[in-house]
Amino acid sequence: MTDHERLSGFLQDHGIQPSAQRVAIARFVLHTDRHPTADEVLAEVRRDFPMVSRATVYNTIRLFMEKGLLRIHQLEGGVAVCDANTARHHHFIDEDTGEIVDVPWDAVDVGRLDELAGLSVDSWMVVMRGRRRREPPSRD
Amino acid sequence: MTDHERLSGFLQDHGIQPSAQRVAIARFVLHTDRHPTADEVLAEVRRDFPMVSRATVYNTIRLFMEKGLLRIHQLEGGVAVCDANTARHHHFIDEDTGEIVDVPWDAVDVGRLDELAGLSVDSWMVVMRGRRRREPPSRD
DNA sequence: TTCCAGTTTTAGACATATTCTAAAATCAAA
DNA sequence: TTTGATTTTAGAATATGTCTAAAACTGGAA
Repeated sequence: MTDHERLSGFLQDHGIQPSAQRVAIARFVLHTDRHPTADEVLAEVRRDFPMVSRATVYNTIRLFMEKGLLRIHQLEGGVAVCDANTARHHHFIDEDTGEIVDVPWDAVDVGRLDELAGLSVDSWMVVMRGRRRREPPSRD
Repeated sequence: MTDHERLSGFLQDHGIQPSAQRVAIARFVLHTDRHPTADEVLAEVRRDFPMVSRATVYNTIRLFMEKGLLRIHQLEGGVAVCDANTARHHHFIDEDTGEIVDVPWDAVDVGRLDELAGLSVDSWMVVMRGRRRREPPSRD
């Protein structure tokens, strides 16, 4: 079973009619943790599929979001980014590079959210800002 | 001492040369908790000061931010909003109305942020989504 | 006061991100 | 096949925000 067939089946299982463009877009956007913008998705998909249009990328990203395959976040600089990690998690933004990093749900303790007078909280996320630590020089 | 004089002095104290436009913008944007967008600031300021230009509003909001009088957040729908609450706090977004509500820093417990491998966290904020609770009918 | 240099404001051009539109291409089912 | 619905497309339209260059204004020096 080819990669293409597997992805086609996956899209169908989520109520999405597969097409060559949708599979090409899914192949990238559903398997990256780089939080790409729509234009980054377009650029990446065009490497293998040069004829895909910008409108199709926007349409497909929205379709994937409506079907629950990804989320769209507005965290930085007026640009929407795709996040194929649909499990609950937090986000860290590197203020030097703009890079967005997923932070596991259990890595942070959040408490007392139910006691907010007048607000009924359905979901939440911690947005952290800072800098990625330089890796200590490896010793191999 | 007029309101205008008081605001002029406040701006000067923060290294900002006062002007009629800057005072008019400050009067609104530094005293609201409505998290207005730039265009909402423009509309509001024009009610009293019809000649103010869009460019001046954008310039002034940026100036106020650089001088630490407000922050700019991108929380929803690709629009930047002004937040004159410069103390640490969290945000609640009403998913029905888009309304943004400040949540006091101490109303939420957040812990264990320092233990994130490879990430040096300088600041953080909890972003909550849900619905404002309907006020129970008052009994007066 | 009047002048001047620096600052502020302005309209409109530009840039960027996203959505819309209407026509062409493609597809699935009969 | 044909057909009718779906998908894709280029480009127009919209929205938010920045830039530019000229005009207006300001505070101090003369």
